[in-house]
Amino acid sequence: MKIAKVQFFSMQKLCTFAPFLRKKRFMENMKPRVRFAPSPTGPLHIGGVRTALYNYLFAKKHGGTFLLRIEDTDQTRFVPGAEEYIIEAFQWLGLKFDEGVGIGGEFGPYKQSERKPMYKPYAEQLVRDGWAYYAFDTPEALDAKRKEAESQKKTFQYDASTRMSMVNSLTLSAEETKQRLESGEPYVVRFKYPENTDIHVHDLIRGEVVINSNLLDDKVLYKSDGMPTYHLANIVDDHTMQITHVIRGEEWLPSAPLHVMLYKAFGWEAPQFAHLPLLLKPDGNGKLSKRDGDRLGFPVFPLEWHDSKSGDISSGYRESGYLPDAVVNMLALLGWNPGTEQEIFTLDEMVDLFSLEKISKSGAKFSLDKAKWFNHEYIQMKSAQELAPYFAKILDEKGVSYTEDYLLKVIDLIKDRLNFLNDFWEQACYFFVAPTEYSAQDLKKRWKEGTGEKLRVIDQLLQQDPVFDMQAAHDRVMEHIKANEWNMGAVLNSLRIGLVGAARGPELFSMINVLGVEETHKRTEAVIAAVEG
RNA sequence: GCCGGGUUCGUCUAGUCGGCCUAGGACGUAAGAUUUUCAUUCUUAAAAUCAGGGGUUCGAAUCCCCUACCCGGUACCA
Repeated sequence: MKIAKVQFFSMQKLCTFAPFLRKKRFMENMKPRVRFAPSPTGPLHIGGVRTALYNYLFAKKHGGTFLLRIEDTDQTRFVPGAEEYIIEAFQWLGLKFDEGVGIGGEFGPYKQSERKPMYKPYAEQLVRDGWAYYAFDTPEALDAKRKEAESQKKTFQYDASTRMSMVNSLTLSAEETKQRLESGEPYVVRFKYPENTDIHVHDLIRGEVVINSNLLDDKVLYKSDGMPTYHLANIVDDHTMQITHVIRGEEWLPSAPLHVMLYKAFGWEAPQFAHLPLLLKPDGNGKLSKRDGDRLGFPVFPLEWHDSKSGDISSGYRESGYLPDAVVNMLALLGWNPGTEQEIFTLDEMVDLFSLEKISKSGAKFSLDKAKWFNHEYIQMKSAQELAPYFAKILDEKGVSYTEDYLLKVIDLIKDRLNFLNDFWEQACYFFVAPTEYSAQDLKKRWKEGTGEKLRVIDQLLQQDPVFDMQAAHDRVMEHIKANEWNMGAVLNSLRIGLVGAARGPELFSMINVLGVEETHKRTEAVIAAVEG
């Protein structure tokens, strides 16, 4: 009696604490292993980059592993160069994989096409255990079924209610099935859902999602071309690669029940799931697509992409003058927020603060303005030395000559007017090439009768120091203007127009300081000649 | 159609277990200041009756139900 009571209590205690124990064991022993698993069907979409980023942040936060797996089970959609593109994109973004394609690791190969022989035995195992069956229905036959259902305003579903009227190992005799298989007849393997069963998916972001198996159709697991579908491959790979958390886009939520059932069918412990909200287009609704980028003038891809088939070029963040850190920061905040009022984070800070619970459930609209602001902020944080290489490249392309020292001075002067690295030439060209045209509008506003003569006087004043002294020159010119009661705005802006070509640019004397008095003299004469003949 | 998910300023969001929210921040917008110019920067302002409607409660953006709208899925694509 007494013993029984003790047993009862200890059992209850065990039940109560089981989830806690599991969690504790995970925290202590199991470092998370997460994967980013794109398919090489084209350039990596920015939404994919964000998915990868969240995987990365999660892995690093818990000291785990972040790996890259290439999901190329659909050979008809393979695009040459896509895999290389993906790897290069992450290099640029500064997100390093610990393991996977291009790096290696003890769970390889990491490309599904190279794992091809692995999958068939697993598919067969499911058939043997009654969790799946061979199906011989031709694509045409299935198509006909769907059309027929459609004409009656229904949808055909290959499921418990229909599978017994189709051509498969459930309806065929064992002998005939064997014969068809041996004769090389094309077949697929379909998952056999148990009838009328509620399937629970626990999602780390959304909580419990329940769906009844009657609403699901018997998904193809193994295709007639000898390749697994995504569903089979991702379960087999995630299990054999010991993935602990599957963090992927919301578009996968509807197939999550299948995946949960597959783990059950194999008798494997399922990883934890987290389905991320989608990245939406800035106007209207819907998934952000390549077309939106072209239409609204912002990149949808990290790197520029040249489509070898169509010849189309899609712009990339890198080529558009974004800094990788800015892109990462901006992307991280599109759907995640640590709950503070901080906006700018280093990667390490994000790793430190990251948690899946802080990811929002609803889709986020991409904003070009916010992206621009982030980039501006990141450019300001960089020193002239750090920025110089980007601009040196632009100058080299323009074919102008310059010295390192001169470039650094120019950068210091115009840095805060840059939103993108590519703005450099527009904001700084006059430091390298004298203006050949002058803004008619600005001239009209500033250039008065006798301005040319006044400019010559100022030019003389500027040249008085044996070695140009910015402060002294400034004081001298200002004093002269005041003493003679000149219209300061008119005179100085006219000089500015001569130097820049328009009424814009940094502080006048700083500009003269960088340009030099000799160049200033030349440009002064040039503008007088142009305006007054 | 069916199934699933979502819904706080124009946009990204804060708001974890209901009271400190007369809903906070950022981007963008407007005004002002600084700048002899333009950009930057700074200050201030406008901007969400928390999708709508019912409950529960002394009290709800926060809990429950219904409706609407949006998104995703519905392939031998991933």
